[in-house]
Amino acid sequence: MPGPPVAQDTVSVRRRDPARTQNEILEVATREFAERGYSGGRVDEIAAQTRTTKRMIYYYFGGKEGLFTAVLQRAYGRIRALEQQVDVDHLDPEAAIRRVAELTFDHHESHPDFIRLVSIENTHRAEHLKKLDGLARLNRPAISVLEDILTRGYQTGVFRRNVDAIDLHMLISGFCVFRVANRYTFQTIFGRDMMSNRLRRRYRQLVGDMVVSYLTTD
Amino acid sequence: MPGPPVAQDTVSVRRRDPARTQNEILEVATREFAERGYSGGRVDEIAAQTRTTKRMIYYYFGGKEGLFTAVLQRAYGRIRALEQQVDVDHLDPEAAIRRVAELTFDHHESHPDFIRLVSIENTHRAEHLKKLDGLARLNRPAISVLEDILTRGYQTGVFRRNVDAIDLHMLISGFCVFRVANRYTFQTIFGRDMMSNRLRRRYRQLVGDMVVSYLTTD
Amino acid sequence: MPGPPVAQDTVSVRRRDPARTQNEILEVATREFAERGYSGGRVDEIAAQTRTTKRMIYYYFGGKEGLFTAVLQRAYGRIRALEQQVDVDHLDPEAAIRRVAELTFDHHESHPDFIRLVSIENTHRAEHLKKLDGLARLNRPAISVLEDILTRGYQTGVFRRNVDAIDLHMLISGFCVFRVANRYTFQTIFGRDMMSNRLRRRYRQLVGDMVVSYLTTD
Amino acid sequence: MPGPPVAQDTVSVRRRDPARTQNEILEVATREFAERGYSGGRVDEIAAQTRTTKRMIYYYFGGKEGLFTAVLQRAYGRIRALEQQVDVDHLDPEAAIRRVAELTFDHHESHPDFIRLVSIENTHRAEHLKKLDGLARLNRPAISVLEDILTRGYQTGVFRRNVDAIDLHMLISGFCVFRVANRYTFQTIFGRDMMSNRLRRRYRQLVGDMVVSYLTTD
DNA sequence: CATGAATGAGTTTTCATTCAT
DNA sequence: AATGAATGAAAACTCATTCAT
Repeated sequence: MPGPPVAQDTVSVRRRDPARTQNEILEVATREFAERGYSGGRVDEIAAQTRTTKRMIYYYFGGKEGLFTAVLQRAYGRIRALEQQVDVDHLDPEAAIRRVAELTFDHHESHPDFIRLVSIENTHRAEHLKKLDGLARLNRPAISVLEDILTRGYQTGVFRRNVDAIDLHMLISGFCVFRVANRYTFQTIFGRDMMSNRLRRRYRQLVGDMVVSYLTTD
Repeated sequence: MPGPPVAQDTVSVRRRDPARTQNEILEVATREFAERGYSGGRVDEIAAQTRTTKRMIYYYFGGKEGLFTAVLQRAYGRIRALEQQVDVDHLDPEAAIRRVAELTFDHHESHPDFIRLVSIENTHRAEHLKKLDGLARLNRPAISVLEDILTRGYQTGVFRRNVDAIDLHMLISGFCVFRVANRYTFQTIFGRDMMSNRLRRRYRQLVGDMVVSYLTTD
Repeated sequence: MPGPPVAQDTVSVRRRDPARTQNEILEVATREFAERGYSGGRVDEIAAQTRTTKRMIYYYFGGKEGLFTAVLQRAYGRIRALEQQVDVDHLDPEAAIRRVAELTFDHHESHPDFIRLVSIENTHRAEHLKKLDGLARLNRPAISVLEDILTRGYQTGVFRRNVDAIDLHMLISGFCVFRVANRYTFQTIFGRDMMSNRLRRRYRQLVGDMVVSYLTTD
Repeated sequence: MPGPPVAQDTVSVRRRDPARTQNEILEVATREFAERGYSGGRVDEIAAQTRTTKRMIYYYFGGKEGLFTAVLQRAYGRIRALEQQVDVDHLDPEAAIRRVAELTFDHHESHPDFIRLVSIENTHRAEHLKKLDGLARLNRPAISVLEDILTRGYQTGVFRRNVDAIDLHMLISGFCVFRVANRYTFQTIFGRDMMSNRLRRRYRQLVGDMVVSYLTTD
């Protein structure tokens, strides 16, 4: 692990790179807050897991609240970037909506920390997220993707039920988020781990079936 | 402090009624923890809103953790009592499942504190709920109600898709819980309050439609 | 566990025997205080290990301090009773003093709780023991036994050094008490357990040798 | 303590001198714990007697237990330093062992707080001391000094009894520690203050006589 | 005599934040 | 830009003791 020449490198990298320092803090803070919640998260603990000191947290983020807000901003920014990559124009409406459902499913599957942060922020009535108008308040691209699909579906006649795009988003997210966010109490009560490997394929299929059934029925 | 005759009753009950004391503590604690989370909840604050003192919280519940666990136990006990009152045997399968969806919807609608506690407990990976095997680990009656409906639906042929009762429960709960639990971030991002009075009827209809569509499609 | 006839017996023994109740409290309290010290001992803990309740401790002993004092009184009373049984008149002075040393050794060996209480009480500058004039302040019989032996030893000429009986008591007790009382720090520092079975005989011999050497030398 | 110009020094040193801060805490804590025991000692009280705050105790020592452990470490470190200064090589074996006995006597005489701490720690079964392997578990130098003296004594023939160095240490310490540690109960029972000025010389002589008698007898 | 409930005052511990360098 | 030291306010928890029945 050590080795003479690397040491110097470590030192040179360690200092004077504000963006890097901030990023490291955010990374650690994301883990800490996702793990223990906003109230349960410890500034000391975050600082201890960083190469910098506590003072830097205050220097860059103003305090615990600013740090948590920045963590949320970063987390939402990342999923937004992912959403923008969704491309289902080449698929027919039914395949497209199924694809969106599965992508949502996959995304929540692979970002449990994000879901945890969202749960936590809801516990706080979104008081931190509300401050982030620039990024977050913009209508999320996910909705316009859904609108496109719906429009196409009605045109081709495969979708027979008139559905609002945001409601459709609720339907998909509701299932996918519930599976991740309520995993632990659900398992405790029903003895079933909704996130188990064994069941993943089944639930991925289910969410697509559910939304297609809903849209194609009247 | 007292008043002539009624006061006496109040005073005499005021002390030496352990069940009442415990219940009062639990009531206040439920509000506090639902509002501020486990870490954010304050034992002092709970005690202050009670006729007893902080000491009694430790006397009866051992500490903050024991109190939170007792709050969960009580909360789960209550919904279970409600669930047991569901009677849909007289309805045809489609009407029955729609009724269950609507009752679930109504229940989450009217118990946001319970949903908050569940979110919070999931944040803690259900570590407190796990200790409550007696009550909570029992298979919830909701599932057998669903099983009955499914069986009847297959027999009459209205339900064409083969669905697991627990999965069906996920489908219903996912939507209803999402609407309550993620209300705040959802509103911040999409500008829509899923819990608004204006939309309640629409979503109550939606959850029934969704589940019926799903079950009656193949 | 239940069983009709036994229950009655348990009940009848459990109640209405003040001396027995007090004794039970003292027994438990002795263990608790010897184990955790006066400050570290818990009234709650003592009550919990008793068939009676905390209230009885206050009823019979007035409080924690009174209880501790009573524990000391009982403990000192017991060793005094033991001391009074020492009979070395039939032994020649050297054998007699060796016998007293060995009896002291044996006594401390078999009453570590008493030694612990004495250490604890010294930590408190004997403030509780001081209140017990009746029993404790009386010159302890151990001294007169020693005086007799010394007198005989000088008469027969075997004891050549003029020694005060209390000093002689110090010499014997110093060694025997140290071995029990300082066992733990001694073992931690020197790696030797002065109380081990292996070494008991050796130290029992040593204390006799030491005191005889001292008395027979000039 | 100092003179004029130093005053400024006192002020400037007041802050940002961790070693000094820690030392001051340890000094006060030593008094408090020696006086009232571990359970009886109060963190608040210690902080109040310091220029710093209670918070610093937790900052530097982690908690009450860490502080007590640090107090023990410091106390043992000090006596060890003293022991290492003992130089009896120039004295003949008998004079040397008498000198060691007297130095031990003097040391315990002048460090009653240390003896109290040791008693207290034994009450706790040395649980704190055990954690301090580095310093404490090393064989104490006192033993090698004794071994040297014994070896010389056997060579010159003045010591006729074969004695283990650690046992010899027990003999000396037993008497010296007993005199300090059991002073209060001893005085209460026998009416004699073993620590009185009047008797100091006598007991200092006695411990030397005792050990010499023992070693020179067979 | 007996007992579960209750309590005030303390006691340890924690935490976000700021200071001096 | 960075850092170890420092801190006040608050939070959890404890304990001997008393009360009402």
